[in-house]
Formats: sequence, structure tokens, C-alpha cells
Amino acid sequence: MSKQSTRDLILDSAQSLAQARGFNAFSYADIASELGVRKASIHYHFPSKQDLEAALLERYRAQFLSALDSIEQSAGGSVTRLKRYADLYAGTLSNGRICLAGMMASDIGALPEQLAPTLSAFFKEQIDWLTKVMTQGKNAGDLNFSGSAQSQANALLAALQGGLLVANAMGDETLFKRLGQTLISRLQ
Amino acid sequence: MSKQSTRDLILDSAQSLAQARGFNAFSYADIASELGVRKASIHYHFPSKQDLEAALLERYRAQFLSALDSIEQSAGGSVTRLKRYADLYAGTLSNGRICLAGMMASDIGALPEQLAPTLSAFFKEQIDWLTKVMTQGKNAGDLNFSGSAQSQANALLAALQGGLLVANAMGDETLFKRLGQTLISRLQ
DNA sequence: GTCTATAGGTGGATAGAC
DNA sequence: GTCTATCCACCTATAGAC
Repeated sequence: MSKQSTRDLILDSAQSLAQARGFNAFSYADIASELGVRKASIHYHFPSKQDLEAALLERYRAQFLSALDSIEQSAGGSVTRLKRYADLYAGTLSNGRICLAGMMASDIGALPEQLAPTLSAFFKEQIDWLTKVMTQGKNAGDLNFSGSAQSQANALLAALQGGLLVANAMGDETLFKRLGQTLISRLQ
Repeated sequence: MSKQSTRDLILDSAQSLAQARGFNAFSYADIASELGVRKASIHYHFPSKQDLEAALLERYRAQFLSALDSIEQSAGGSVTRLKRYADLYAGTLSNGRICLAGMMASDIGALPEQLAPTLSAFFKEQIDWLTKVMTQGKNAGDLNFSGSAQSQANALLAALQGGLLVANAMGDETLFKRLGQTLISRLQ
């Protein structure tokens, strides 16, 4: 059980709050009371909220890319990989949370412009990874779809992000699980 | 050119701001400066921000339902109706805005609980309408899909909502237009 | 209905002691 | 690194004159 640094604890708390409420609906005071420290301590690690937001996104992006690597190195064909990809999203849905990137996308109009390129890169990486899986799956005969692999990748990413949004708003987690099955079964 | 009441002007301004920034990232002061009135005047029409938010959602819901009626009464088969439905979403994307309901869904964790049932009803109405169009289209031979009409309706709603989010975050309006084509063409 | 003025609270952020 | 103390800007909301 390695000790987590205060910095990491702050990021964990902030991420949970951001995924549940949005980037403009949590404060340093929220994090401080959750961790039992003072606001000034958080400002020591992240001088401005923009610094915190940027660190949140970077960490989430790195974790997500790492998860994609893990999926690629595990056994299973394209269908299994897509299922495991959808499960990454389903995992965020518990406790009324959605994907951090999806939340940031919805808040993009109220966030510092400097964050937009990284968020855009995040989505591009997701689409590129999905496009690769789609292409491999089609070539191997595991997947069957018409149109380009990239347009299928776009559609899957959009459906998963929107599915989190709608399922969370309707308080119906099973809606998202059924959606994942629908999306993947029609690619077979 | 009928005069718009101050109340309607307030709702217009608030809706535009909410769709662009989110419900927790615009203020009475923003609306006041946009309309050239004082904050207190807005409080006269909408005593609390919760009142304003509720009115925004109700009006959006009524307008959307009216648009669905209009689509139903116009000529054209199921494919045309789905295309016109997707166009309702595409229309919001200009000027960095997304669907008001999608934005409210992302902010649901930071909004008064009283709004959740109405938002949930909004999404249910969308799904029911799409399910009806899907069913009619399949029976008429216009549409072709496996699985239930309702799961296809869920998937289409989710993909459109998520598509707005991703396209807006990536600053790529054409991504959404291509998505709409992909989603509908694979139902034929 | 709209205004001026203001209350009461919370936001992010900084200075400086320990 | 964490704390106390504080600043100032902004938020929602209300009272009361016009």
C-alpha cells in the first residue's frame, strides 16, 4: 500500500468532483473539505485552477492511453477489444459520473482556451485507436460494416459519450449497458 | 415583426449562454449586459436561477416537441424524417453551442434535483418518437435493422448527443454532419 | 416593470508565519 | 508543505424608489 502524495489525492478528489458536477461546479473549498486540508495547500500544488484542470486532463489522457495499450496486449479479437473499450466508459458511470473528457467537452465554452488542443488530441487518439481496431477486425473477418472504419469509429465514440450523458441523466445505468451491446453487435 | 417580451428576450439570451457555456457558467449579470437591463429586472421575471433554468428547459422541450410534430406532418418517409431529426441537432452546433438538454444532462450533478424529472421526460420523449419512426420505417420497408426499434432509438439519440459534444470540442462541424449520414445510412 | 443600492455568501488567489 | 489570515471580484438575491 504505497502512500499517495497530497498532489495525487487532490487530483483524485478533483477528478471525482469534475466528473460528477462539471469543471465549473466544484471549488478548492470542496476538495479541501474532502481531504481535510486548507485551500492554500491546494494552491501550493496547483497555483491556479487552470493548472489543476490541465493536470486532470493530462493524467486522464495518460491513464486512458495506458488502458488502450492494455486492451491491445491482452488476448481476444476485435469484438472483445471493443467490448472492453465500452467497459472503460461503463466504469465511470457509477456514482453519477461521466467521462472526464466528455464533461470537459461540454464545459469547453467556459474553460481556458489552452485546454482545447489537449482535449481535441484526446478525442483524436480515441478515434485513431478505434479506427485501427475496426480496420483490423474487418480484415480479419471479425467485424462487418459498410463505410469507412473511421466513420464507424467516430460513431462509436459519439454514441458512448452521449450514452453516458443520457443514461446518467435518466438515472438508468442499464440503458448504457444495453447500448454497448447494441453498438457492438451491429458491427459483427 | 411582433415585439418580444422582456421575459422572452431573457430566455433567449439565457439559452444561448447555457448552450455555449453550461448552466453554471453564466450569470444574471451576463444576461443583463447582453440585453441592456439591470440584474434586478431579470429577478422580477425569474426570482431565482432555478426558476430560470426550469423555464429554459420547459420552453426547449415544448419547442422540440413542436418540431417533431412538424416533421411528422411533412411529406417524406422514415429516412427523410430521421434526416430532419438529425438536422435539429446540427442547427444548434453553430457558434459553439450544443443541445440544451445535452448540456443540462452534463450539468445534472450540479443542478437542483427538481429539474431531473423533466430532463428525463425530455429524453424519454425523444426515444419514444424515434422508436415510433423506426418501427414505422421497418414495417414500411424504408428502414432495415436488427434488434428492437427502441434500442436503435437509444443508439441514435446517444450518438447525436455525443456527436455534438465531440464535434464541438474538436471544432469540427463537418464531423457531426458526416456522423449523421453514417448513422442514418446504416439503418437503410 | 425597471431602476439603484446593497446585503450575504462564495469564488480563486496571495502573503507570510511555522 | 501546510497553515492562518486576508483580498477582491463575482455570485444570487432582496428592499424600496420611481
